[in-house]
This record gives sequence, structure tokens and C-alpha cells, in this order.
Amino acid sequence: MVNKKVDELLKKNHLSITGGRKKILELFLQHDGALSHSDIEKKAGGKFDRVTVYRTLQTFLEKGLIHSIPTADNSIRYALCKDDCSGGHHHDDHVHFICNACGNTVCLEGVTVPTIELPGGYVSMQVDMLISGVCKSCNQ
Amino acid sequence: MVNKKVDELLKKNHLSITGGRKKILELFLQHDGALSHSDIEKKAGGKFDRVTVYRTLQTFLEKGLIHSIPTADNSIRYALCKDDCSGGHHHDDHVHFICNACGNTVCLEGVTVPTIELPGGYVSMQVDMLISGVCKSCNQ
DNA sequence: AGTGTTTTGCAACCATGTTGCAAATAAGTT
DNA sequence: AACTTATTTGCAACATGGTTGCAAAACACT
Ligand SMILES: [Mn+2]
Ligand SMILES: [Mn+2]
Ligand SMILES: [Zn+2]
Ligand SMILES: [Zn+2]
Repeated sequence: MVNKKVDELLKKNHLSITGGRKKILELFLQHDGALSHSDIEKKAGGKFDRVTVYRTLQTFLEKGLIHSIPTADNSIRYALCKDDCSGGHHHDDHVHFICNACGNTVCLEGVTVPTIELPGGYVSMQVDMLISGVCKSCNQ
Repeated sequence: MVNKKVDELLKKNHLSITGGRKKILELFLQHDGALSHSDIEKKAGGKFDRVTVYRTLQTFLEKGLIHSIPTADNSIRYALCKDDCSGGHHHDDHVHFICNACGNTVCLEGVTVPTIELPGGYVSMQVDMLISGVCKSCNQ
């Protein structure tokens, strides 16, 4: 039962269990792929206030439950983190893929972002790699 | 004289020479680093309407004069293209760097985005690589 | 200078995101 | 189960970002 897992995840991250948080976390668990703020608002059926969704996403980000994915069209998406992520310190050094056909954004967990040699003086702290094209499902 | 170069660039791209386009192009030529819409509006001293700036950037994008850079904080920046870019078909396969200290975004023209091996079924059409950290100037 | 075409500014609009505050709800205690 | 306190929520109000239609102004060409 997904409902049990949701409660566990929230408890594990020291978050009080509320209707909004449960619903949003459920959406992430059911949907494999990243969700934008507006995706969530729609899928939740207008049951929660816009502000609540923003604040919940912010909280999940801080706790390391989700990570954000920058996109070329300037609309942030969010995806669940793996278990070994926690409070700010994420381990999501994977590539993100956005499909131009279906619009889906997915985490390619198996594809690691390569190390880049930067010019002298530049220090890298975070690397984001976003590939767009046509995804597996759309390509057959 | 930068003024001459601006006129040449506009003519070369079959754009009529207007005050707004000249001013915005000048800003890009003077400033080495990417500019956001609001950067431009401020630097232009409120001399042009918001809408005009949007439309000018759109036009420059279409003509291949500039390219857009997605950022993690959801604010698009724009930077001048090299000469061999034209109408939609850009050759900017370089890495973009955003400094957490000074906020500047720069094109690392010398650093090429590496080729990535994708899982079966995925077809890549565009790759964006964004590195954040501390830049050369801020690092001394 | 006169003409047709393109660009601009304005107004009005929609989307996205933030903040302060009071009411509602969750968690811990008796 | 009722009480108490801390946290979360919804609402209103606001700020910023971005789009469109349309008339006036500026541009390019003869
Ligand atoms: Mn991811
Ligand atoms: Mn660039
Ligand atoms: Zn697809
Ligand atoms: Zn810097």
C-alpha cells in the first residue's frame, strides 16, 4: 500500500503528516517522471491552495525528499530523490532527459554526469546536465 | 567604434536598424557575460518598453544573434553567439558557468560539452550543461 | 519628400511566485 | 479524551515575468 510508504517517508524526514504532504508525495510515487508545480496542482484536483503546494515543495527540497530540475523552457520540475539523499546534500549526479514529443522529464539514474576540466581559476560546485530529444516510449 | 559594428551586425542579419536594437546589441557587446531580460531593462535605463525588449530578444534569438542559457534559478539569460551561428542552427556546444559569488553567467567557449552514451531508445537532440561554482575573478 | 512596411509603446491581460496574518490542524501532554 | 502548544494551511494582497491587439511612430525605399 502506497499510503503506508508515504507516512513512513514523512516520519523518516521529521515532517508532520498532513493531507497536503501525503497527497503530493503520493503523486510523486505514482508518477515516474518529474512534475512541475502546475502538474501537481492539476493532479491534486484543486484541492490545495497554490501557496501550500509551493511551501510543500520547498519543504521537500530542504529535507532532500525531492530535487529540482532546471529546464530550457524555464519551468522547474521536481523528482523524487533516491534513499541516500538527505538534507541539502543530494547525490543526484545523473543526467536529466526531457522528451520533445511527450513533454515528459525523466531522471536517467544510470547515466552519470561526466567530470569536466574547467579553465584555471574556476571552481565547480554543481553540475547540471539536461538532454532533450525523443524518449524511449515515443521512439517506437 | 562599437557603433559601426552594431550596424553591420544588424544589416548582416537583415534587421532594420532601430534605436532599441542598437542599444541592446551594444549592451551585449560591451558586457562580457550573459544578460537577463531585467539586466537589459535596467542597463538601458528604462528607455525602452518591456515589450520591446522581449520582442527584440525574441528576434535576436530567431536570427541566431544570441542564444539562451537555462539556469537553475529559473531565470533565462542570453549571450552573444559566435559568428558561425545563424538562423536557428546554433553551434554553441559549450559549457555555461554561473558564479554563486558575483552572479555572473559566462560562456566557457573553450570547454566543449562531452558526448553522452544514452540508454537504448533515447535519441539526443540538444545537450545543455550548466556548472555553478566560483568564477575566476571571484576566486582571487 | 512621399509611400508602404515594420517596429514601437500602451493597455490590458494571464501566469508564476512571495509574504503577513488569522484560522485550522497536528503532535505531545495530562 | 480533552487540553495545550507548535506547525501548517488558506486567504488576500502584492510583485515579477511574459503575452497579445492595436494605433501611433519610426524605418527603408523610391
Ligand atoms: Mn533527477
Ligand atoms: Mn553560451
Ligand atoms: Zn516521450
Ligand atoms: Zn564570480
